Amino acid sequence: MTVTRSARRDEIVELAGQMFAERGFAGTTVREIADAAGILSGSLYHHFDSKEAIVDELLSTFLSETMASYRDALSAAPDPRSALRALVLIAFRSVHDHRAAVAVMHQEFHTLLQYPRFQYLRAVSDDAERLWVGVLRDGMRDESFRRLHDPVLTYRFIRDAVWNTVRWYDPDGRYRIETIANRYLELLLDGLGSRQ
Amino acid sequence: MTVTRSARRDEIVELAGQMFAERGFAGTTVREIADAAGILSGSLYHHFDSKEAIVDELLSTFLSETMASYRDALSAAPDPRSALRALVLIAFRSVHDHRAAVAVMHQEFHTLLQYPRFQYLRAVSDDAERLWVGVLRDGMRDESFRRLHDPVLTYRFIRDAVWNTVRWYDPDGRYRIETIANRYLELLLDGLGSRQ
DNA sequence: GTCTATATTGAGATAGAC
DNA sequence: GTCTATCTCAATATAGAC
Repeated sequence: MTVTRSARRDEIVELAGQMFAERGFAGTTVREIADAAGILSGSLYHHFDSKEAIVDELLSTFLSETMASYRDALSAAPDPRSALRALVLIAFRSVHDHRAAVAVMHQEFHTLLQYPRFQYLRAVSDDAERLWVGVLRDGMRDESFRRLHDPVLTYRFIRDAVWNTVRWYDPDGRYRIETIANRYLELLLDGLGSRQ
Repeated sequence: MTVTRSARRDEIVELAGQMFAERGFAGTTVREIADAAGILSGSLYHHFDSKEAIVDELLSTFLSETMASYRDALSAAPDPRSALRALVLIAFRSVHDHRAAVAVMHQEFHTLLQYPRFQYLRAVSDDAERLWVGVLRDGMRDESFRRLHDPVLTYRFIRDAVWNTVRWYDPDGRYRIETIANRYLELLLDGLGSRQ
């Protein structure tokens, strides 16, 4: 986490992130990353200790920024409904603004967890779960939301639907991210409708 | 698709599927698969032409079975609400019954699409989308469901939430798959509740 | 900060004996 | 149907010159 910042580093992380998102972490070679950056593979090791260090920087940066946004939003929200809406909007926003990081986190989470180095991913993921579930519980308590049978399950359904949009969302496509976010909020809050 | 069936083949596909689900397709070696099957890596090639052929068989078998279940359910369902419920239950059932195939499909879909050999994944995925979206449209038409702004978006939210459960569902954990399915249906049909 | 050159390891796959 | 033996290639990573 205590890394030396440089424009070149950030550039490489960005390029590598796009490739990881597209072909997977294991499916991307350091040579390809170096090619994209216009240098030879050996030169990459001047900037990073290893391929893992690159994905590590991509994810840790993204996760700390996202958690910070979550916490800011929570302290500004007047009630659980606003808080939930804010969290959902932040998440969709990062699908747009940090596509590669979201895609890699989403796609490589499980396989990266095998390595000790990436145990912090689990920790952050658990933190996020606690934060969202807290909002759902608050909303049940003050009756903004129906009594849910299980806020943990509800959170996971939300999380999975939101983050997965990164796999089909196209910044140049016909759905703007705000449109997607609003449609999702409508579905989440009102449901499909339960009339017989 | 026209493959010679044998118990040994099926066994290898099953073992390999578990490993692909756990470590990813690119992260699993043919040697590891052979080890798990109790043979040497060279011997694997008596059964399969390549590593890709193994994942191909895993996915194509799973997908044709799933699509068949979907179609059976649709022809048996008396109305759109029943049809939607049936589709959701089939999907959650396969998260339980075909964990590895669901996980691999979910996790490797995007990267496999790079290869011509796996273009059929896109085709099946599109078929499934048409089928689900048809049910949503039917339900809007007969007013079983609220008029949705976009049934395609709604379908994708559903699909992503349902298939992603494979990443955290534990067959020996505290949530039974039927419990998860029913909680999801409640959320989908009724929403969180939109009271101020 | 990048290059040249290369060490080292492990990957997918093949041929032919048993 | 499996093993022995091995080919071939590509992967991550390193050392030291420029």
